[in-house]
Amino acid sequence: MGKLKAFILEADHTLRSGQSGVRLFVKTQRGKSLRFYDFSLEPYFFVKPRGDLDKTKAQAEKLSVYSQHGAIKPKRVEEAEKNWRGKKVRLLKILCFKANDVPVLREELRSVGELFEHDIPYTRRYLVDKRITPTGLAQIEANGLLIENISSIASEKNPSLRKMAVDIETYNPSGIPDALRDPCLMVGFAGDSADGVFSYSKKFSFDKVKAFKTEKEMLEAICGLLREQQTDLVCTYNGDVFDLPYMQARAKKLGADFRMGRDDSAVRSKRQGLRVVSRLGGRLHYDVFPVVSFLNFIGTIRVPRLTLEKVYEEILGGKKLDVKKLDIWKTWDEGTTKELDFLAEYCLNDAVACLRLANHFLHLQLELSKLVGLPLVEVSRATASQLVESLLLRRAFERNELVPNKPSSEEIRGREENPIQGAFVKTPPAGVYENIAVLDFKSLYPSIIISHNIDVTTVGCDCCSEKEAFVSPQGHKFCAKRKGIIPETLGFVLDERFKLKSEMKKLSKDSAEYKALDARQWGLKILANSFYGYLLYARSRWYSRKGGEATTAWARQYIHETIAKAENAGFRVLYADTDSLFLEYPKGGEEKINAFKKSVNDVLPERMELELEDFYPRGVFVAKKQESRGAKKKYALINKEGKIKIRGFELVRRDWSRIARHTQREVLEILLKEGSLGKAVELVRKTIADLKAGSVPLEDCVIYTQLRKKVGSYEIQSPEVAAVIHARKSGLKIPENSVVGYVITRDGRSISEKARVAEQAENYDADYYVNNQVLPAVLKLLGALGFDEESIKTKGSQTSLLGSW
DNA sequence: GCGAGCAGCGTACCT
DNA sequence: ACAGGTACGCTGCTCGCG
Repeated sequence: MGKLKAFILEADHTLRSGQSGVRLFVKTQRGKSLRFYDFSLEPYFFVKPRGDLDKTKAQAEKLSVYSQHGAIKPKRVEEAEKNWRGKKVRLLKILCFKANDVPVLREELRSVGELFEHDIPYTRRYLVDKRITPTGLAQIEANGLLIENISSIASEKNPSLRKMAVDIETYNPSGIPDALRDPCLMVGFAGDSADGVFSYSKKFSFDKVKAFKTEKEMLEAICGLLREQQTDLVCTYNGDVFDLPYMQARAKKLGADFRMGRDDSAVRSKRQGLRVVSRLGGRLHYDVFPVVSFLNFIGTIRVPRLTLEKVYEEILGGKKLDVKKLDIWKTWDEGTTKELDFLAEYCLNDAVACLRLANHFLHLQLELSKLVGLPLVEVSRATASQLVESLLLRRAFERNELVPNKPSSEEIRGREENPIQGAFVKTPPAGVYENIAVLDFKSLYPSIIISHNIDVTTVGCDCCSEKEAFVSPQGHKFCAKRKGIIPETLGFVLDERFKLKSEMKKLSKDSAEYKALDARQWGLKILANSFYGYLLYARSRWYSRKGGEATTAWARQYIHETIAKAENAGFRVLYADTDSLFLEYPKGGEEKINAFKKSVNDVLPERMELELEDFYPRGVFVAKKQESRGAKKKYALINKEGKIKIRGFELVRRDWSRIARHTQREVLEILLKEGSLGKAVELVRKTIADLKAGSVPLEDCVIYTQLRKKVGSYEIQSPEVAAVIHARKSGLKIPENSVVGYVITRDGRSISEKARVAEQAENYDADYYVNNQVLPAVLKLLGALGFDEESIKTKGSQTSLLGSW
């Protein structure tokens, strides 16, 4: 075997005769899975001596720390030079035998100098220093040493991975199953060339079910299946926290031979930061839940509740079988064959949904992996800051720049306690308007950061005069001669995305090539939008308060100037938020808007651009509660194709009941499509009557809220907290930090007293849903048409709206 | 002792 | 565990009134 090209999938830390190395899990282009070992990178960190370099070097070389395993010493000490804040600095590079020696030796050297790059995990260090980008192609030599990475950053190819989605059902008589007591009942699986359900002891007639004698045999069969299918990618939905550790715990209890890893290892569940990650040796565990949760957080997708059911429905438009989770144990104990079949079908259904979701997001994840250089397993669980940091870590190495240290907890607190001034938001006038043009600045913050070279390494440089440098509105100076790492990297991200976009225009939308490029540009968009946040993220290594202040100050300046220009051009500026403006224009005046846009772009810096988002024949802004001026961040628009864009209204919030959201949506649609009340009043009246008659289904009254703190730590007993406390008293298990659904019932005096978790609610308080949900949601919309609450209640035919009052 | 008014808590949204 | 800006419901307190 000479040289070999293979995709690098994962790297683990490993030890051989007291020396750190990595174990690489790779996949050849022909689809063969292989492992390689590389011990050629010594763990290291830097010390910037406070005193004399040579003296400190001699001191470091003599260093020896006694531990129970013998003396820990540096393997070697070298001199090094790195760039730091635009200047070259001399450093000592302390090379170690083992990664674990780094934290020991650095503590001994803390007193003689400033430490750098001492907290970068060894495998990460390895991938950066060896210039290897997972999940890309690399060239490997026969002896197992990796010599070069051959996938360019614009890599085209992806490894072909054999996938298998897995989903379990468990016995749960007390609500939440306990692995020490409650068995795993079924394992559903769905892969490229196999799907079905493994269960045990019961009789099934569903032909996809294979029933083993015991739970132990069932669990062992799953491992056999993965081996037989040569699965590379095990897909789950929250398998990090639930399915994988649960199966492993059951297997341990039952003494099953349970080795899901390709290297016959067990599931390894470890806390990583705030969450648990479950890994499988030699196979990639790809958990779709953190992916969905990340995309929902950054606003790429909008799903109010991240259950597999809801996400599948929202993202892929698929309907899934529904089973009452709390009744699974009953079905198991007493169910007929037909009922057990249904449970199995549901279980398989979950696995299929999981596989489809896994596939749907896989291209994005692979592209992100190649872009930032993190393995798929890490990238799929990464936060926005980790993606940015990973990219910057690589760029810093290429620029021979010292990586800034993580902030201390005092620094973090200081940063958190001192937020900067952010974006400008204009108060809109409440009302219904016709002919609205929405314009926005394309990638406003990124383009400002690039255009003005905003970075922690360029702020307040001493090489530029006041005239040469970029000076922000509040006087922060940024170097104009030496490009900062953030503007440079961000510039690359934006350029790359621009190139892809123009390439995509030449392709047919349903070609595989288009889809591949689309996933890549999506990844680049996510990255571009994450840099500004990272600049001001309290735990950021490249934090820059002045950089953040300058970015928002310039943004405010640009939007204010543009508003003034629009007004001078004769448009009424209805609304503006951060980078967008809403202009009212005369009927048929679309060309005037285009001319205005051009006049703005003519004088903007090269990187910046004002774009037309769309023309809207009608739109509505509502008044603030108890006030006549318009509310910010709440509006609805309808475009020429009849498509409605809604922002901020109760109907987009999960902490409003469906009955209120639904009614508000209907009223809004009537208003936008017809511009009048008529039908809307009728609809509201009917809804109120239904509520009073008790004919509204209870599920339409459920309000969802996440408890973001521990239940015991609340100062105020809000309805959701009271509902959970009540539920726990009656033995219902509700996990901390979960999204709870509750209903306001008739049982109690205050709203909190009346609140019950959805599972326990048996009735609803019609008055509450009329007065506190439906009416507040619709009255403001009706108010936008000139009706205030009083006139609706007292005048003419509108009286009937509240007829039964 | 009681209701009105208000501040502050807390969540979810927008860009 | 990405930023700041914003709306708004609800609780629980204060205050004025009697």
